[in-house]
Amino acid sequence: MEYSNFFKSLTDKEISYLKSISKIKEKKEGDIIFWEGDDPKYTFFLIEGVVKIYKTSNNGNDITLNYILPPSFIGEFAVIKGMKYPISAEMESNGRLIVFETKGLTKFIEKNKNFMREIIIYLANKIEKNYSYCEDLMEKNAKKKVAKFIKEHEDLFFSLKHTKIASILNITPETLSRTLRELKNEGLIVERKIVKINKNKLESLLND
Amino acid sequence: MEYSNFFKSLTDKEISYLKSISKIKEKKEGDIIFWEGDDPKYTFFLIEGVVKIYKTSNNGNDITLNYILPPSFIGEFAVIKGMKYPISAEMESNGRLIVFETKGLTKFIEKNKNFMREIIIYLANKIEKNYSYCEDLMEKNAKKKVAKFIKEHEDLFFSLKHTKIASILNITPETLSRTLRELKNEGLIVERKIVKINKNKLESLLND
DNA sequence: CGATACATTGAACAAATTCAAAGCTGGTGG
DNA sequence: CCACCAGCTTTGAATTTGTTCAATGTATCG
Repeated sequence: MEYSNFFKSLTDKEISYLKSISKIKEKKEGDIIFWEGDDPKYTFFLIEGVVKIYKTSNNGNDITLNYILPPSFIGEFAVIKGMKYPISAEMESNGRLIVFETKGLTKFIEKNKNFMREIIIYLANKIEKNYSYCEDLMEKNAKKKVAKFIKEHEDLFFSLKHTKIASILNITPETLSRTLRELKNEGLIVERKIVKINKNKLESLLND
Repeated sequence: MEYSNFFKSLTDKEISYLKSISKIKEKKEGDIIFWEGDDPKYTFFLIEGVVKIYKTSNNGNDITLNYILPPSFIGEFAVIKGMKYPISAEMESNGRLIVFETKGLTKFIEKNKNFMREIIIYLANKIEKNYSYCEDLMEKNAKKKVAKFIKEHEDLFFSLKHTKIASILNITPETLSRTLRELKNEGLIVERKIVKINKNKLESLLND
């Protein structure tokens, strides 16, 4: 809610300018934020929920390229480059966005050196996150892939549907299901009434 | 060679400052640019050749996270964040780098708004490239993966060794070899004395 | 002429996908 | 309150695809 939590280098006056060129919007699972090909007239900043970035291939299959967790801009690179979004973005869960008018935002960045610095660091962070996401993608072993996801995103593991998790991991729901069964059989995940996680065993699987 | 080709927003004076805090270095295939864990005392800018970004997993296997083509910084995000490099970088071919003293460079960026703007756009570009690289990673079908690589990097396809290409694509050399044979059999690649590419068929494979 | 590094091939194997079917679960309407 | 439907999840069997490992080819460079 509080813009100042996300944009730390800004003065009250600057924050209130940002508020004047933006709105907070509630979104539901499945809502589209933008489609591939849209003009970046608006710039989106995720403050709550999970967003999937994807491309639709020629045969109609969606390929998940990334998923975004708050706080984060969505598709900021297209905004900066002034190009149409080359990707689509969809809510994977309910959530909230700040929707900026791109024109006002870019004008603001242009004028404000502190904010430029903040943006540079923000972009560097994003690049780092993308590398670590790539690292996860490169893992071909489904068991490790799932274990990693649970370790890094315990909250999402419990809140997202299995189909969504599978899509994030680029595996089939069937594989996810079978993998979870294995993890349970091996005691990496304990299922009572409630599913629990055995962090030690998880850790040691990832360390071999 | 000419710094002004890479850093377009800068004046002659600024360029000569950059020259004063950097050196151009020749590199050979296999040379390490930095290791995971190194301090980013120097900042590297690739002007010729191909660089592989990778992590070494606990069991000793290298996982290629990205490959970098000139002109581009290498591991700039760690420099900006002031963290140790979380990845390693290695030359996949002979090439040339500009090696900056990080301190001088960051001081310069800090002072120069035009350059900050240039850096922001540069970082946005990098993020975009990383997405498209992810898209390639996501392709699980080796035939399409190789076809895409040939289409997008015809030059690299002819200049890099097959082991290097395989490592970039995260497949085994054996799979690459078999895949190329298939592509030849199917006429997507024509081999006379010289290997040629049938762009139409390549294109239509990617379009299904 | 080796020698060394790179490339290809074959066979066995491992792992995920596909497709079809069956199980669950939560919500709706009678 | 029960019956039924829709959406998700799980299971099984067959199949596909890439990997592994070992062996054989091939080329280039002293």
